[in-house]
Amino acid sequence: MSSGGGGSGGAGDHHGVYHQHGYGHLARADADAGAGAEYVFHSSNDMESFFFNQPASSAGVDGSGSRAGAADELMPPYSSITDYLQGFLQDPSGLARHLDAPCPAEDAPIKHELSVDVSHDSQGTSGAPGEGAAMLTPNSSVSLSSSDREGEGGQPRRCKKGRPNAEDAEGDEKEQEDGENSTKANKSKKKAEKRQRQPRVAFLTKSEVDHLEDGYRWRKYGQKAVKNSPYPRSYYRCTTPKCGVKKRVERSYQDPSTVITTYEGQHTHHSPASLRAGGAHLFMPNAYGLPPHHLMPSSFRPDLMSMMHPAMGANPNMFLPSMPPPHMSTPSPAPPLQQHHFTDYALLQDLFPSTMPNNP
DNA sequence: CGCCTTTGACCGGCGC
DNA sequence: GCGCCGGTCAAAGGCG
Repeated sequence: MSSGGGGSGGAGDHHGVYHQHGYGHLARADADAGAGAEYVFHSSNDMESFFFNQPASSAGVDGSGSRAGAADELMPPYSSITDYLQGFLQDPSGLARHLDAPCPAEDAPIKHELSVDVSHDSQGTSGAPGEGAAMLTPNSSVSLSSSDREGEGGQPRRCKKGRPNAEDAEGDEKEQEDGENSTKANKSKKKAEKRQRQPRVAFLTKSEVDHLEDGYRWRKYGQKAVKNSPYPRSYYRCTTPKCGVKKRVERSYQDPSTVITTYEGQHTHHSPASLRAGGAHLFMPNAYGLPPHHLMPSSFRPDLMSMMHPAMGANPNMFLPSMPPPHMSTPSPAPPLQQHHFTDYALLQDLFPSTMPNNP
């Protein structure tokens, strides 16, 4: 069973990252846009993060996990939310472009939130289409965040005892070092190298389920208790050979209803779900786009998107799960809801010209 | 039988 | 140098 992380809750957040983060400055906050259009942007050296606020939706997706079903009926431009993120991972500047997007006036009750925190490292060049994805349930809220250097250890920390295989894919760099040894020179070199990490994207998802279906198959390879948190953190690796994508799932201890899923790396293959849904054409590698219906609430509101950049210094690897985003704390009445479904492609393209593929 | 989770040990980085 | 901590390994067990 298990599909996911098992019953126990997910994982807690890890203080290590958390306390080091902080909301930086707001570059912009158009509360007056009437509609609660908010773009809160924070920037830091290594990462960018921003929030997408989404209204409650009626998504016609069956949140239960029946991802196959949903995927089968929809033909989104991206097979998964991470596909969507792929673009950011490859070109974070895209986030900035979002800031210029016009904000529709109407607003909606912010119920779903999607925050994204993106940054990437020198290595995110894989160019592979596909990406980890998070299957959202209709009523869940999501946030993403990514960083290029995971502050603490995200991954290639190189502690592997040695294991040939799939990981090699991502481990090529590790290979070089493992070579041996260990001279100090090498050490410093390693240090430099270890800094280069795969792009990471973290989602904050309101969900009771810890391990969200995202269309890819994952194998849990570890679980650790998180300090200062009653919830453990689970480590997953994509089961596809040669695909070194990993993800961590943990539950925020401050907001147990929030699950933090951090994806690391880029899939070198298409998600099984997307293939089922229609094939590779669903992917639009190298282009930005919005998450597909089955991954996002049907009433996605680009206009509610807000961006933020935690001015986190040393640990940009994660979005602060437990801290309420700026826009969330601002007491503002929920404006009338204007539904912008993903199917409103023209609108999306209009709003995010640089991120939307030409046509679905 | 194959795939996946569980779990304790191990490793390396980092701060004190 | 030491201890803490995050991340990973790998054996064992469970499940379909």
